[in-house]
Amino acid sequence: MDDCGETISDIQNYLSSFNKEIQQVDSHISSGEVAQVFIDEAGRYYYQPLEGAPQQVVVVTEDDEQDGDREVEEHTISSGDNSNITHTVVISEPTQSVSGPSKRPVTSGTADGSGSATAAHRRAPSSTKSGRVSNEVQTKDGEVADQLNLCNESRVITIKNSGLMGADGAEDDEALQSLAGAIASVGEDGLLQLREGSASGANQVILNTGNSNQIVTIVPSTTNPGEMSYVLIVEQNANDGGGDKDHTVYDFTEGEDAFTFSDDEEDPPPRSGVLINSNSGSNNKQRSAIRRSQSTGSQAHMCNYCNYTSTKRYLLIRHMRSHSEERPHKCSVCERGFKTLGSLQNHLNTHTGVKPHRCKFCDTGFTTSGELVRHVRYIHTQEKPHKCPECHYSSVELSKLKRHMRCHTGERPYQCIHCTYASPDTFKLKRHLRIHTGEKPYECDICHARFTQSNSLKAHKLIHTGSKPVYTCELCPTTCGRKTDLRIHIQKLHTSDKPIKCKKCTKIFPDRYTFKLHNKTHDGEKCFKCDLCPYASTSSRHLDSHMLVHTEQKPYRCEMCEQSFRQKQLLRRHQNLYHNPQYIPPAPREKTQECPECGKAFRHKGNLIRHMAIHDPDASAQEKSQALKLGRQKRLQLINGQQVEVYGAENDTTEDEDQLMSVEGDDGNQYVVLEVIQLAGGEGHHVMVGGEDLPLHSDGSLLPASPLVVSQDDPAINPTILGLQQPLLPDDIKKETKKEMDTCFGFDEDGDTGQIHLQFGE
DNA sequence: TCTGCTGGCGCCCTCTGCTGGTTGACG
DNA sequence: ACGTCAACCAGCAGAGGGCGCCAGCAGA
Ligand SMILES: [Zn+2]
Ligand SMILES: [Zn+2]
Ligand SMILES: [Zn+2]
Ligand SMILES: [Zn+2]
Ligand SMILES: [Zn+2]
Repeated sequence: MDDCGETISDIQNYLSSFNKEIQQVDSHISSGEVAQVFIDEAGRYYYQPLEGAPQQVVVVTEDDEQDGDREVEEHTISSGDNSNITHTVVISEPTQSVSGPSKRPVTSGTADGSGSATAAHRRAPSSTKSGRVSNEVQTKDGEVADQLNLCNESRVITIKNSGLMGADGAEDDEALQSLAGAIASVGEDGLLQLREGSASGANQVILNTGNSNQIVTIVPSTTNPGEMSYVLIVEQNANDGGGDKDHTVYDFTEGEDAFTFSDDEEDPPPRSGVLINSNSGSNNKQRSAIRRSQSTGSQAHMCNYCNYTSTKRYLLIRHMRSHSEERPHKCSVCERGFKTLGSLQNHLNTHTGVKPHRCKFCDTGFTTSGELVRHVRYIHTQEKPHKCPECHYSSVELSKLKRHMRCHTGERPYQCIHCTYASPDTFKLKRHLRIHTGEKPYECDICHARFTQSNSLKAHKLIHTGSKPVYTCELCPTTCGRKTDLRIHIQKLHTSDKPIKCKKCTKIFPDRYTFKLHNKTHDGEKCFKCDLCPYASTSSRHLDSHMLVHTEQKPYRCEMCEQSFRQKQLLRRHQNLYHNPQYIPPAPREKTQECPECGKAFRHKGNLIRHMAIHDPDASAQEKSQALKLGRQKRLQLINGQQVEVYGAENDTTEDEDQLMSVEGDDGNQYVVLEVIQLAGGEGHHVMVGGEDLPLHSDGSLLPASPLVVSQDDPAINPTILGLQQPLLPDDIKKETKKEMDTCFGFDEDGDTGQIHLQFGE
């Protein structure tokens, strides 16, 4: 078999075809390993490295002859991208110790295979460099706990170890905080469960439950009554025949007749998976998690749970307490236990409120000196020792730098269970979760509106206080209540990809703001001119409507009689008059508009203004009036494709408000004038006749270019056309503009549903 | 064994900025 | 009446600051 490049599944397949014992030897890596080894009811080991690094797996074939003679094969698991795959190897139970009498499997002989490799599959965390993640693996993974459903106290119990021989320094240090030793507990029901914690030191109880030399150290749980913690402590083997590999070896602190491993047969190193066996054997041996560097002989004492190394054995022993969950120092107030007296004292201070460390700058008190130092750095000196290598960020605390680095790496370890959002830190995930739970912790004390974020409430409260900040645009007088809105304002009004051209005069402007400013100078100008006739309007919409005349479109169709109209309001008026029996036209209003010159009264201001022209000494006003008068008599009509000038009867209605302004069609009927527009160039006027827009010469005649198309059978128009028998109803006519002259024909002020407007000059 | 110091983890906060819906003015 | 526009506003995520609390190291 190849000794390199195999995948885990290769090895698994291979192993499944034999009854093999497998041991993990990690000769290539000396750091960053986290693994789990556990065993099922059938006595099968499951080895699960949690980090994808090149690993050598030693396969020891079953010793059928029971003579201790085994075949050994090595398999190197390819590194590749296996950081994201699950490394689960089924290890068949050895029947003998690899070297010597021990390592007898603890199986009760029930090789029913209930704990299959598949069942043992677990997804390795994407990053085992995070102590937090690893911690979750060991404490929160119900799947593993289920698989460890051992109902016999004499089971092999091997759960976890962490040994982060930090090549990566700080990150591994972080992991060390969490990966503290082997962890398991057995409840009263005999179920083995993963549980956070570890044990070592003098208080541990040695339990030899197996017939092998594997020892389980039991630490009675003080926090979970009815459960016991089983912790194996492995010591480095001094007899390891290292060969040319830098293997971890194990010492035995008690007894050495068992658990002697060759290079190729050694147990999974504690740092990558602690193996614990317990059965009814007679070899009670404690394997401490202390190993000694082979190369340095007895000089260096290394912790097997972490990368701690010391030349002094007592220091290492003291260090080992850090892997214990013992908390001998109890708080008298809250019963909580602490590992050290100092921790207890600090904790007691939190009860008593004693804060011995005072800031010399601001006199703030702190429980510990470290808090004080940190406070001074944050508040007073701004000393930030931790620099980001990729940007200018620096921080007081290393953890802040680590958090910051995630914005460079994009790492988002905290996945929302409800959606795809993943957060770079716990706070943001917690805050995000509120949108799923509906929790809104922040309430406005004035209006009791609730918000998910404190700052949303803060922003909201400004609308009550009236003390809104004002952000003034530097480029115009606009003010905004929020900076972000000012930014949008600037983006929309003061930035433009390309210059903006005024459609009315073709001038060019750099942004929308200056364009709009300029556009106001066109106010009142009839800049929108018809290409086909002299019609002009202040509004492009009016021009669009006008263009229907040329295209002969009537988009508004009555569903009840299938008449069509060019304007919506004409359709509505038609429907009121002909299809709405309930329609009641309002009563005519009083004549309140009185001429100061002659005292004549009018109902509409526009008519008064028009009347005033006769008192105007200015000849032009007179001329205008005269031109209109003439225009009303002279009009053009298209009949069978020929333009025909039509001269209607003299019918001056200017002084008679009771009659609508009208022109006489070629049929002799009177056409009501709905709109009269003076062209911008002064070359003429338009009249709107029954919704038709008719250009007028300055003398009042209809322009030849403008075909007069008046639908005589248009019921919307005929009532007014036919001798004005049914005058336009005020409700049908809307005043659209406030301009005085808009009302000069008296269609203003009445109703609000029509759009017909009459314009005459400006 | 004590003690001071260092440092990590977790929690909560603020500031910031983007996004999209709403609203009122306007043409 | 209707569409457009721009300011208003809530919602929500990114980033960082500050601190409580505790473990662990190392020297005395
Ligand atoms: Zn201070
Ligand atoms: Zn950075
Ligand atoms: Zn979510
Ligand atoms: Zn409020
Ligand atoms: Zn212009």
